[in-house]
Amino acid sequence: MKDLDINQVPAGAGEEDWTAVSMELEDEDPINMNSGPPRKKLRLTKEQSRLLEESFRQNHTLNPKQKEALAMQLKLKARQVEVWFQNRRARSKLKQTEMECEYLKRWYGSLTEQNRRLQREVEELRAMKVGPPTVISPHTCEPLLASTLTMCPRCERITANQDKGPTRAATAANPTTLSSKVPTIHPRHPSAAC
DNA sequence: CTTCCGAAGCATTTTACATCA
DNA sequence: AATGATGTAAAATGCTTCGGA
Repeated sequence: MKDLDINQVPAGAGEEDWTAVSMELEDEDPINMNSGPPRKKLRLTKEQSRLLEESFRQNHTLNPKQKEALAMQLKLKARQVEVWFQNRRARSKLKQTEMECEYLKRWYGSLTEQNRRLQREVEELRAMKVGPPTVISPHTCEPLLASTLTMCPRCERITANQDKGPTRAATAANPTTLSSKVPTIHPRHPSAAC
């Protein structure tokens, strides 16, 4: 039933009223063979669908000339071709959205799993007996007790300012304080330049 | 620069039909 | 075989955007 060309327009039939054409075909239509109301909605034939799909693959939108030509070729109204392309674009977009949704679901799943692993790792590390925190000296490459480190004067000033909560006026009055300084290496953040 | 208008596309909804339990 | 539920695709409707007058 699916594959029947129930809307096949006979050669020479006008396209002004496809519903009427459809009604004329009642005798050809197994559904309406005996009685019942005429078909009110077009079903595209396999060949029409194939051509439309082919055209859609080449271009997702049609200019008026292309639309007219395609309609003529398919023995459909330009409006019907237009509607078909509209619906086809919508289906295409829906499919794309569904694929993106699946991708995001998988990504979410893998992130959740990664998060679980990291949480476990944190728990394991916390459970371990560890000594006081140490850092690796950038100069000697030896571990240093963090408590023995001192802060460089600039970092100290920054920290102090953060504690005080710098006013907008102070910041505005001296906007180049940080950026104009020559970069220095510090034991507590050896890889970073202040 | 602003306003108006028509064309085109898109989102949403309705409708007709097909299929399946 | 009949029927209701459901899915799908064609078509209708209303809104937005854009370009030209």
